[in-house]
Amino acid sequence: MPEQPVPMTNSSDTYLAIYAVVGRIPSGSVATYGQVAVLAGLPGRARLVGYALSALAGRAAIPWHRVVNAQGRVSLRSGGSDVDMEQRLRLEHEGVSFDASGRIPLERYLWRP
DNA sequence: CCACTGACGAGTG
DNA sequence: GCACTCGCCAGTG
Repeated sequence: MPEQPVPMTNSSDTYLAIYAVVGRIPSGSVATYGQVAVLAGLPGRARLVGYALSALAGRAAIPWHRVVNAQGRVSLRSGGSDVDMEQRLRLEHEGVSFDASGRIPLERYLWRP
């Protein structure tokens, strides 16, 4: 059957591509927004990755907590949300450690597909 | 249509 | 390491 109903029609193909990449990040590793953008075929659109993840609001079965910024830090959301703390706890629970500056040594934990 | 905002990144000083 | 600028693009009013 050449045609199939698209699940989650409320998301664009761009978002689906981003979610697909994030879903491949293995436990114990992290990826940067820019890296996810490139792997999703959207070089230079790192901002869209963050935008797409914010749309999830941590409700979907996607390891959103494994995505950090290029500095290896957990990006703070607006509104003083406490979700950033949950993200750090989840990562530490997976074996990802932070240094004294609250950063993750990317040379050690960055996902290399 | 325009202005502004937002889980970002790379470059510059 | 820090502050600032520009580029990117979807969503909102």
